[in-house]
Amino acid sequence: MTDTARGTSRRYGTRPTMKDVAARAGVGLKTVSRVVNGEPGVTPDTERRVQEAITALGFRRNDSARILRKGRTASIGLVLEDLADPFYGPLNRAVEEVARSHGALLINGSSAEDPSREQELVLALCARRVDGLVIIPAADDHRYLEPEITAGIATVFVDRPAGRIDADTVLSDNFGGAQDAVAHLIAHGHRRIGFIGDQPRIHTARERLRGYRAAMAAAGLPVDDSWVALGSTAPDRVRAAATTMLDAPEPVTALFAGNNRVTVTAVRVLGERPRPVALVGFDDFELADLVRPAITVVAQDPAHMGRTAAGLLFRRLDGIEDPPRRTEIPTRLIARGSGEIPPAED
Amino acid sequence: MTDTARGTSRRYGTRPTMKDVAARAGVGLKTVSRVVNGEPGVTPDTERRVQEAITALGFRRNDSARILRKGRTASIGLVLEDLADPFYGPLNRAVEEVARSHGALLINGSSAEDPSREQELVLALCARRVDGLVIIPAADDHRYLEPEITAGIATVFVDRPAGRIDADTVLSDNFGGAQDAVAHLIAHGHRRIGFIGDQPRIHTARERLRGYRAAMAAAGLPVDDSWVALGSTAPDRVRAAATTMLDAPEPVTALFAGNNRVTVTAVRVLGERPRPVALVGFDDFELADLVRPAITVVAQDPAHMGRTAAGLLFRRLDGIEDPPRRTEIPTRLIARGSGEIPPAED
DNA sequence: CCGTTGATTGACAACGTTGTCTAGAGGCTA
DNA sequence: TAGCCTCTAGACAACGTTGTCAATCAACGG
Repeated sequence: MTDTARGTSRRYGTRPTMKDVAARAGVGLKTVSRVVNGEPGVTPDTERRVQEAITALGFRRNDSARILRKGRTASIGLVLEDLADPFYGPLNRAVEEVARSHGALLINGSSAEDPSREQELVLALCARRVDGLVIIPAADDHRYLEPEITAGIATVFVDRPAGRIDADTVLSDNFGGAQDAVAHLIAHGHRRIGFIGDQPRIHTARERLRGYRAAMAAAGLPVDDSWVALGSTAPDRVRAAATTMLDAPEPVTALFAGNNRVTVTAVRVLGERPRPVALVGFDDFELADLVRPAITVVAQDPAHMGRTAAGLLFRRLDGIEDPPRRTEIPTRLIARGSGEIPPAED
Repeated sequence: MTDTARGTSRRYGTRPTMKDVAARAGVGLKTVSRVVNGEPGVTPDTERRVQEAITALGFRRNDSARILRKGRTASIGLVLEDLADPFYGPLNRAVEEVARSHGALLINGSSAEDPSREQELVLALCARRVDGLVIIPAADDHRYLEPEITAGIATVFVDRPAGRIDADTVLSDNFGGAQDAVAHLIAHGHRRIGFIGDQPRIHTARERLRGYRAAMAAAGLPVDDSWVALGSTAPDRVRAAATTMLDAPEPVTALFAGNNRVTVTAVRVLGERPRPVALVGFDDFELADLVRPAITVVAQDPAHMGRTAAGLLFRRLDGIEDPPRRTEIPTRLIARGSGEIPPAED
């Protein structure tokens, strides 16, 4: 026991390697490798001896070395915008589920809506040689990814399209969903409808605005500039925008909220006002049905988006090389009441 | 160009290595390494040549090799129970934020409340040689982690304690929070209070039950067996439990919901009943203030828990070797109205 | 009894990086 | 000018694994 401590006892902070296991079991290195990986060509007796050594030493294969040797990491990266946003929970979960079913681990991080942080994170993942990436982009120029994609890292964009490169993309039907939402309000008698959305640099915000305008145009309704407010989704900003629209000389009689965060603030603002105002929100949220009035929404399906994206990714990893495709996941209007409030008489 | 394609052009699926960069720049391997890592001892001219070669080839350091060589992965693992549960969003985010500030990546996965899946996931992370682990345990025996901890993988448990091993732990004050919740109901005149909680094998469920009993005992109130229902948090089960308690000959006049999921279902059930019933929930949720009546809750602070856990973890990684410590994060009763409904007259 | 076959096993190189060590160039002092 | 020091640069081994290949051995057919 005085010679080499490894192979007999464990030192804190030092892990046994296959070499140690081999020494202890009195076999060759490659035999240990075979046992660890369940490869054939090992007699039951040898296998038992190796297994004993493994247990005795507390050996665990070092995947870093394995990855280096094999070239594949069996891990994929997920870059999203805010881990705390409820929209991403189911999406995250769906991606993880698919990854798991393919035996891959998920490495993730959030960009906090900051393009440079997105790039930093993505490149760190590439340096780790993840096999593929699912990205909810914060940036609008992804040419920095070109060398990585050329090098074989599969990449799928979700929720927003990639900027200046061609890649697989999974989006919600933002345009159609917004149209439905606004058409719903129009069908219930509204003529002056406000739209409060996210910053215009964000693709979804632009598409939803386009849907809003299309629905208004289809009904032959004019859109006053003061009815459209794009910008941060911070409560203050949303509150201010809503108040302005509702206190105008010719106030809007209904609001279309461009996303989750906006809807929640809108509900708060409307709850404080005496006169009921119709509201439809883009993106569903838990308890939307419990608020009074229950909130009518255009529901997205984040789990479906996640599954689709991860599916697309693993398709690529299996070597399928179609041209990049853009998938749109349909949205669904869920009428719960808040969209059916008729316009107040002037 | 007919000789070696590497070094001059890029082949799909093959990445340039430092060797290729060195060849192209006409320098030694180690010099490239120095430039890539910003080590001193390189003349500006040489550095420029190397940088040019790096850009031209689209080189990116292979972190797998680096990790193998250095022994540290600069990544930590986070194992939680359900990525889609809103409680874990802020926790996840907080852990990621701390990891990021330490230059580490976050690898995560969920156990789906399945002990064997937890173990599988944790060991996969150990094989990756993550530097540390933050675990929200699903299992109640963690001895399988002993060799890993001995080998130097720092480990912190969150939300629930580790089973049969001694390790750093960050918990909510489940007992105290539950006591506060029930005391609040008692203060508003309730004598018959039901408790609907999670499965008894889950530590938090047991602690909250203990708090419930303690508060009742402190007020000198008896607890009927039929007032306590522990089990799955699936809506059906919760609905059934609530209905039984409320339709009993001597019905409970208030409910204490053992977590988030239970509270939401309870709100639905109570909303369908003519006679108002008081309710306090453990764990806050978005929009709890918008439901009518607004829901009184005992709020946990998942972000605080995540920050604390990650902080503890990196403390260990910095080499501090105190005995394991157990930290309790206080809870806060947020009275919003639903807990102040007085008991109905019989 | 010998050559052949098949199964088991291990020696060795390689994956791409970094730490160590040494070589060489150039400048300084005595 | 010899001797020394500093600075830059590269050769080489090592990290722990897996793929390739060759060696050994028992069994078997002729």
